[in-house]
Amino acid sequence: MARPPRFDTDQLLDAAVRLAASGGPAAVTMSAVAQAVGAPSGSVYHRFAGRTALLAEVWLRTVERFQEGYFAVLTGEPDPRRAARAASRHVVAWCRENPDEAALLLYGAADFGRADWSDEHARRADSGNDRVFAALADLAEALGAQDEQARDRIALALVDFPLTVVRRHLRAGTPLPPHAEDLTEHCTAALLG
Amino acid sequence: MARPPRFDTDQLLDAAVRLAASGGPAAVTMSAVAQAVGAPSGSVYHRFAGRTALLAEVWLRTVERFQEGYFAVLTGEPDPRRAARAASRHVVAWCRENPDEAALLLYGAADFGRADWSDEHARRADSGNDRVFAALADLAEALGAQDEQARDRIALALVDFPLTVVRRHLRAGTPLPPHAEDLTEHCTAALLG
DNA sequence: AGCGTATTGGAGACCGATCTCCAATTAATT
DNA sequence: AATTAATTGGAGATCGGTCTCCAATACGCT
Repeated sequence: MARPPRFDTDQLLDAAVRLAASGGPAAVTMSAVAQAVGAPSGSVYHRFAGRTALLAEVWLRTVERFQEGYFAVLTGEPDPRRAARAASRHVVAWCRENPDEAALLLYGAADFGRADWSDEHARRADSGNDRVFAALADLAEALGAQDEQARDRIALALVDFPLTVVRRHLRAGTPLPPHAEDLTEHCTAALLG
Repeated sequence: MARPPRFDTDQLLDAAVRLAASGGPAAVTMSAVAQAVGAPSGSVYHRFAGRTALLAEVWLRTVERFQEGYFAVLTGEPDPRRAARAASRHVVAWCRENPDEAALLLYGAADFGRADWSDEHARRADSGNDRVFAALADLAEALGAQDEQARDRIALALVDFPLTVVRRHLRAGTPLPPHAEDLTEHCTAALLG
């Protein structure tokens, strides 16, 4: 009962991802997104309440896509040491397959204006993080982590370190070398001791 | 032979650092800096050719301050393993003492508009990086690193990993815990094998 | 065929940031 | 005291981005 949309939400978000990947969050403006898909700015405002909402959605879609696979790897393997290695490999592999979205992941929610997000958007961010954090805590327990320092170390080994390997190459502008997964897995194992 | 300046360069850069630390590079605008020190915008333009130059200077001053101490630690200790541990500790300690500047360090030159910098600014950035990179290469050799993968691992252990520990806490908004230096040194040692 | 509705497509108001310009100010020099 | 030079302290032009508004459009439904 209505005119068919010419520009759907995902198409606009895809453009936003490309813009953010090449120019950072600051490059994600309503006009830039509109221009990138060849739409008038009015159409962008039809999908997103404002720039704040667009930034929130582009960040959340990216993080949720990443977390989906990451969570599956984390919980899909009963042996905790193998799960840990698989998780750290997965981070690098996902970034290799999704270089633009990976570039987003290296920023933080704060860079995408989290302070101004609606409650709904903030809630979505929290719930995704909580789920991964819980899985990580289970794994930490299975690995015998006792104190906070040991848990910190596990989070570093399974999330932050792999992202750092990716960051290094993305910043340098070079593609991820073939051995990046091996290097990361190796280092993760070393960090777990 | 002239009216004495009321606002000197470092004072303006200090304000720029605070702005960048709390709101990212995007928050560093000419007017925001002027307002932060109580100066009219004209005075800011008297010191910096434009926003591009201001961003370059704020980034370069920060990185050069960091690199100065880092380079000293890297080259001041003859035993390579001890030098490596000291370097990784130093990164965390420096960030603890300079939290605002540390927040800048977690971004990249690209976020401070490196693509638009003057040749002079770009040269300064390269020369600082080259110096540290050379010291790091010497250390890698002393540690017996053979292939590229081993060198990557050393750079990760001595620079990227410590910064990641800092990033984790800065992003979470929590202060660096007392054991951060120990944790980092431990992990660096583990990464070096 | 005609109605209702969701979307398009674009014009333009508004706002904040960059940058220019220049008279006024202040201090060292002559 | 007069001169000169560097800086201040703004006023305002200009540009780009956000956001509003509405007529035109195209489809499903009756």
